[in-house]
Amino acid sequence: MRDGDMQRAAEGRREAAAADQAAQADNLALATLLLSAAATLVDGIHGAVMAAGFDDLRPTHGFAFVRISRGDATVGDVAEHLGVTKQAASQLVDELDRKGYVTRRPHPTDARARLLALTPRGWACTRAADRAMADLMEGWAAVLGGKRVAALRADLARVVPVGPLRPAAW
Amino acid sequence: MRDGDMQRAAEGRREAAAADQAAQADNLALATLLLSAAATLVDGIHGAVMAAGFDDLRPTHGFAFVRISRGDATVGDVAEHLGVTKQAASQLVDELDRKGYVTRRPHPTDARARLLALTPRGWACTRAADRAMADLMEGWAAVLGGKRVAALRADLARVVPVGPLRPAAW
DNA sequence: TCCGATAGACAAGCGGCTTGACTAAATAGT
DNA sequence: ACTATTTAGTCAAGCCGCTTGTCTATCGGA
Repeated sequence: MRDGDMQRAAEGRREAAAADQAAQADNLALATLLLSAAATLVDGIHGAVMAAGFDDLRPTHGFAFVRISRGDATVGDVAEHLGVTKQAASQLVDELDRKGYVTRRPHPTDARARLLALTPRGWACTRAADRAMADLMEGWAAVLGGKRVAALRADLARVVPVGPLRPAAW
Repeated sequence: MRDGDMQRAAEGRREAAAADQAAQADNLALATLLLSAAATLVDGIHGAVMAAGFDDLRPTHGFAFVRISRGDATVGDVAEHLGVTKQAASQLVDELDRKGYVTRRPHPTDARARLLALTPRGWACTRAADRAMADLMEGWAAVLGGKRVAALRADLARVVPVGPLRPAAW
């Protein structure tokens, strides 16, 4: 191999390494942004909900509301939705019951199960959370435009498997 | 007000309500996707790292690596980076030290502080994580194309404040 | 040269989740 | 129809990672 070839090969390796490093930095940046985006959403909504007077709840409770508000939810459904054990979901629902956000009614066809439903207070809290989320997204749309926000949603939907809306304990 | 006006007004309200509901569903979908995207990243990288033999670590440790690998990090820096107390960071670093991922050397100019650095094992783990992240992103690019992935990153950067890369305890 | 501020570690406590064990009710098997 | 297995849910105990509280050693400014 001639010297020129070796030089070009070494230069190629340097360029490839530099490109790798740049790509890696981009990847880390995107990962960080996604983490921060999720945290921003959760914190923003939770803060607004607390400011609205529902200050005895944590974000996890809100995740549970998402499932319970859909109707026909049992404790087991909530557990699956959150990606936690039934025991954890049971405690969570018990707490929501004690605090007046959720009621447990007998299941019409299964005497073992209990059907969960939001109380008026639970619905009020849900509306506050929805408002906060809408406000946040309006802010995003004001910066990016509705079209790019929609593109964001569509692109993510293509690459992200929709799993449980869990408390994210990591 | 004539009857026709009232009818039109009522119809307008119905349409507005329907639009609100659709917008709200879109917002919830985007929020869910962002949460799932973050979880997918964290779980994917963590799983790959564990599979690579570093099975005594949790995602939080990886977040700490991000800061420590940058160099010139103290326990306090890690604490700020993770958004936890100095005590928590101290315990975390202590664990990483015991497990052979991090060393604590005396700070050159401040006898109170300790300068943190990754060991060879720590670097190997970091490389494994970087590889896993790159693989994940390659998968995304294969579906969306590199251009849209870049657009994703750019758009998020415009609306998301870069906060601490914290353990996300919610 | 003090004296408040800072870096870090030690100790105790707590909150939220897990595993384990149990009851009651539904479903399957024969 | 009767038993055996599965399933919904709760009670209890334990664990893990973080927090608050306290302390020492060191830094830096008046």
